[in-house]
Amino acid sequence: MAHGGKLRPMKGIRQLAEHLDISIGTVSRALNGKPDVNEETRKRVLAAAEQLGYVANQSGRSLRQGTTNVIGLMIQSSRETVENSDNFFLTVTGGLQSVFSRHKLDLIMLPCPHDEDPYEYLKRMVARRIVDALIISETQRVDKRFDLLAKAKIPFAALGRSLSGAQHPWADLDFDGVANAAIDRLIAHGHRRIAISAPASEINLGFVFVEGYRRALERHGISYDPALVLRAKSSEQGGYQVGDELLRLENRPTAVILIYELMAIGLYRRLMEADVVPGRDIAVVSFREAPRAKFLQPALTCFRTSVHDLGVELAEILLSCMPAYSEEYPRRSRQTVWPLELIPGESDAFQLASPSN
Amino acid sequence: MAHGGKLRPMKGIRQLAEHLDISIGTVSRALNGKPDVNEETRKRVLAAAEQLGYVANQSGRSLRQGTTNVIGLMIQSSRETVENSDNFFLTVTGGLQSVFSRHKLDLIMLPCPHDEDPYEYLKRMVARRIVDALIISETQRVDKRFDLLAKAKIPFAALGRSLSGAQHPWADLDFDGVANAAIDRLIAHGHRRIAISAPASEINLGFVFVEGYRRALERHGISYDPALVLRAKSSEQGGYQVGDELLRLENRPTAVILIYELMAIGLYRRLMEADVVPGRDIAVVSFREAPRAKFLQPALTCFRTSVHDLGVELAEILLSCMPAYSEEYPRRSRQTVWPLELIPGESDAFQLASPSN
DNA sequence: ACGCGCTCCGTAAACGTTTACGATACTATG
DNA sequence: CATAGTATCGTAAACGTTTACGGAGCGCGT
Repeated sequence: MAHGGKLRPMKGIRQLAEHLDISIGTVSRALNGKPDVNEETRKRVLAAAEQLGYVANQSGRSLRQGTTNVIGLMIQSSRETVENSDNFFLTVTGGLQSVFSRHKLDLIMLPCPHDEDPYEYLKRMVARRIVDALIISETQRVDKRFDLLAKAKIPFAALGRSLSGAQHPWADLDFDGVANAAIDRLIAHGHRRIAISAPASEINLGFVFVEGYRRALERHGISYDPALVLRAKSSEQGGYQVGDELLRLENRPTAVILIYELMAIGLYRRLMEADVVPGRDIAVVSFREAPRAKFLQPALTCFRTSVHDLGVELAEILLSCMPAYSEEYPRRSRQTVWPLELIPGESDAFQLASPSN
Repeated sequence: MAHGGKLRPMKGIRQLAEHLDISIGTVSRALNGKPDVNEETRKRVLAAAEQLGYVANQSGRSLRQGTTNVIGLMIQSSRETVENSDNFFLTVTGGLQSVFSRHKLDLIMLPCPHDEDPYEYLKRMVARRIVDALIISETQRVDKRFDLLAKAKIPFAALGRSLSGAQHPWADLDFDGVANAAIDRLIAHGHRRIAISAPASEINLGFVFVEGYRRALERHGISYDPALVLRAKSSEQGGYQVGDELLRLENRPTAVILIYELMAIGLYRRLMEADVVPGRDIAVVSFREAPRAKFLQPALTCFRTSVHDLGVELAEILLSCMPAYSEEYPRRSRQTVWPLELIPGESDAFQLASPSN
């Protein structure tokens, strides 16, 4: 018992140093892989640390080197995007971590409470210096958080575009590209009057989606009709509501584009109730594939992508913004439009007999 | 420009003190609401802090007072429970935060990467002292994490029971109670041969569920038949698989209990394919309600609860374990079995004509 | 013998807070 | 007026690390 208890939990690097009869500085250097330390003593130190279960206190380390080795992912637990998007965020998280873990960076999720203003929440998190860099999600059309982060000079990237973030790093699903491809496909099948669903909130993806839709239509010489933009939540209930509005429209559209495949479940139900058969009486194409909707009949034409890989891309964008890693992740562009792949189904696999307008 | 730039981001409490021509100690006391500081100077300090956007550096504060004011919620992003459980964790998070925020405690989520051992991950997080207390979820039947946390003497609570956690704080959904109630109800409707679904993994809820089922059966004098325990994922696909196995069983059960309502979507589909009509040819009762399954026909008999309130309960349990808050949250018991309420549907609303065995 | 470079290690300062302690000025009380 | 008490504030130590700096020991070439 010369050097104190051997198996008690460690108090700090000081105790570890005393236990080894080595100076505290050398211990620190040994643990951190610094060059000027004898290989044999390094082994001794590592062994002792392992045995005594010593791990550096993060507060002390952060205070000294001004870095935490933690990356934050802010999410808003109450937004409908989270509520209805399967395990989208957890899948992205997986992709992020697969990159970060290579650099011993830990990812933590920062869930903004329902009743707190996201801007104020983020401000608090930034000021506390609990993370080295930040990822924000669910970007609004105008989103003050971009200014906040830029002013705070903390590296960040966004999952989703924003008008406010035009100059800043982001990765986003290719909403407008999908709208474009969907329109092309539907028009090739003879459709001219095509409705689209979009969320009612200020979240930017809805705007991007509808904008792509509008441009694609005009490219085909079809004028944009705001009445065909059906606002609804990205859920089954939302899909049901879209069906409702669709049936109520005069000069009913012959096709509809959904922003989330889950909506198709509700949409199909509503249409069936009115004896309107998807894939025969009306064409349905949907944005991002949801495994939950795989059982639908007729099979839905939709767009698929690897959300995990989107996380990887976003992580690399963020690292390219962090001075400590930027040379390891050189990039031409820090703004990525993430592609999706068309999965043809039966829900739009018919040629329209007579033009509808 | 006497006191330096006024609107530059603050470097620390020292600059704030210089700016105010007040000692650094007084500033700290003023900000932290300590008693011995003049009310007028306190106002000045708060105003200046607000104006200059000063917020205490968390590392410095944590280092000094040994506390971080952060609570961690560990989740495993790859487990099927997360994958298939709607927004269960985010809803629990909401409940947790509604309690924690009253005490200026922030909640962060700690997602254990797919390829990392949860035990090692937790060990790292604990050692780093980044959180004051921890909540673990997805408890396994035997779960070493309980020992780890107990030895580390860090306050914790679990979302879910475990054999290893028998003596430790937890809150869990009433799986066995539901199995019990389901059996009672089905037997009252004349059923004797009743199947049940459970996850195949080592996660403890499956064991608890099946155990409740077994005891309920034996209470009614029906012997437990392991062949009627159908292992499957808690997803639509899992439900489809359950349907498959159900149809293959000789002396087919007349009723089935699901562990998650989402499974019913796949189950219904498989049964329909075989012209077996739920609610007429076979009774279906399900554990926790999923909003996604609300469109099913016939409506599913299921059990509902407020997951948000479960989060509140779990937060209060945890706070009762933290010395700084324990007197504010006195408790008789730190183990809560969270009740669910029966929502009768049409899926089991028929009396069995002739006994099946 | 001298100087130089190299390897390895110890010392101490610094990071930004909080807080125990003591100092000061003022008020009340006798 | 003396003293005690109170309100308010400043000083400095402490939290656990990392790291710049310098020093000791050694080998080697001249």
